[in-house]
Amino acid sequence: MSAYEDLNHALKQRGYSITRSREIVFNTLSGSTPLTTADLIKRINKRIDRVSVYRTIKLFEELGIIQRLNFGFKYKLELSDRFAEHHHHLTCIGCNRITDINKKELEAFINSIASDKEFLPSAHQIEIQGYCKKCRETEKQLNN
Amino acid sequence: MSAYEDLNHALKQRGYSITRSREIVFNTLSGSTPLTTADLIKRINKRIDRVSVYRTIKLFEELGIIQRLNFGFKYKLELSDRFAEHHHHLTCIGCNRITDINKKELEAFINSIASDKEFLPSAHQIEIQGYCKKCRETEKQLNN
DNA sequence: AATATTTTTGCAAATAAGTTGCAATTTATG
DNA sequence: CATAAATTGCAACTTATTTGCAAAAATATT
Repeated sequence: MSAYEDLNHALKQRGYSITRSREIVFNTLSGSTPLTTADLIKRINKRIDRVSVYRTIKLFEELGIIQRLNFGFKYKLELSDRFAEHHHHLTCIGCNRITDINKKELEAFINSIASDKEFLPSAHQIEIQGYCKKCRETEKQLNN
Repeated sequence: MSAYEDLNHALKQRGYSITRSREIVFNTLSGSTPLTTADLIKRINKRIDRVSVYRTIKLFEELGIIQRLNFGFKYKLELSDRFAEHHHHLTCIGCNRITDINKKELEAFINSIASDKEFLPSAHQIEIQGYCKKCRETEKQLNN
């Protein structure tokens, strides 16, 4: 099944129509590197209304047709290392608790990227979401 | 030197005054996990004007007092794995070219996080910026 | 295929996030 | 403590996103 047929199927299966708007959004994303909403709207350039692009994004997300590289925020602020140390985070979806990613493991990863690609990293942003030990245990109990 | 004295020093050194606004922003960020602008404004809650918070953020960034966990975008959109594979990216600051992060290395990293913290990852966002081989070579030439 | 029904679209207007101009206030300096 | 320079708050603006509603398009029915 082609990606396009897949789209039709995904829409029909859940009772949604196949429309010009939806095809345009799909085709614009297809074969592109990830796009911001602004870029997507720019590329679609008046062929369909801005509002419909937003609505299509929302629908496609619900149907699992697209996914967001989702930071949920444009940026977060923190004091620089000189004033307090900079970390990357694990966020528990269960209890919203935030812990730091182990520095050694992170460094090993960044180094492996560097050597592999002959790429010299100068900055990185890493966020991981999941379930902490406590929440996994609670959930287990809930499911029994 | 305490973080607070450090702040005074960093400001004075570059000819900026020490003001109530700047102290409040600093203290609010100090000892907090990273905050979005909205959260920061909410916590400061009318003690100083929204606009001044924005201006202080801008100044602190220029002075290297704060740093952004900077995605530069709230989210980017891409087709789900069912329609096209989902990757994480290396962005070259020199030529803006985007390449994918090696999947094996990424998985190894995610697994190491999982075992270490007893944390079960369900999603992650990773972006790395730096210089590709070509741009490093070009830059070398430019510096000679 | 023509019409009825349901879904989707575009437009106008609302809300939210961030920026700019300017007069009033605060901070630094002699 | 008076003056000059820097900083703040307010109002107004821009940009991003959302919502209500009538018109248009897609689907189902005959």
